[in-house]
Amino acid sequence: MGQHIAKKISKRKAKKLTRAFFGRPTLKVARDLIGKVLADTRTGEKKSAVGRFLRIVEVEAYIGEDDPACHASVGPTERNRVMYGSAGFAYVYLIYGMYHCLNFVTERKGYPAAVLIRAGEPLERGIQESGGALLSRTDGPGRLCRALGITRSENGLDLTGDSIYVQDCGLEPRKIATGPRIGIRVGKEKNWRFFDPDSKFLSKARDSN
DNA sequence: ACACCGATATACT
DNA sequence: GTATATCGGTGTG
Repeated sequence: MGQHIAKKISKRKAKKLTRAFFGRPTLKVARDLIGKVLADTRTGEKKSAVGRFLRIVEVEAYIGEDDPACHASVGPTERNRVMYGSAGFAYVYLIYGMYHCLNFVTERKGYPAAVLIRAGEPLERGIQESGGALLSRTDGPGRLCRALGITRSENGLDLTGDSIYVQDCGLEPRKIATGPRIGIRVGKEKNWRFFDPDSKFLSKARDSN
């Protein structure tokens, strides 16, 4: 099945998402991202441990200064600067001192919002390094970034370029579910988490809030 | 199964 | 000084 999908991706059926896709209301972008394919074509030091293609299965929306869980709730700072910029760029930050989280900036320039990529399923096998199984897991925002080798040096990267981008490969989910965002203490009443309930690669909702 | 805890850095009060 | 859009491990039932 992985082979079949990989073939599907390599055909010109795959269409790269444009800046116009990201520059829309964040909830629409978040929902539409489920089933899209995150492609990472970097080589060398930045080579992914899980292959170049991940089908996105879980995301969360963070919208504006009025969303208490959004990093922009405190107004513009050095960390959240990219969220205030144009749509279609990567917002990457370090959390808990050891993990990175990958977001796609949405909406118009000046309005801070983004979609957090929480989980994806690998569509081809990557080169497993020693101790590989653990390092190549992609069912969680921190694990996903670790598996792909995404760090703050990717903060501000243009997702419409040729390095890391997103494709529509016709892998629409059978169903899309929603629920509260995970791991936050404020803004829990909003059901801004979107996921493919049929996926086996969803992040583990722990104790949560 | 669930509960708790430490790691480890940065941003913000 | 405190909180954090996390994770891996250990302890208990």
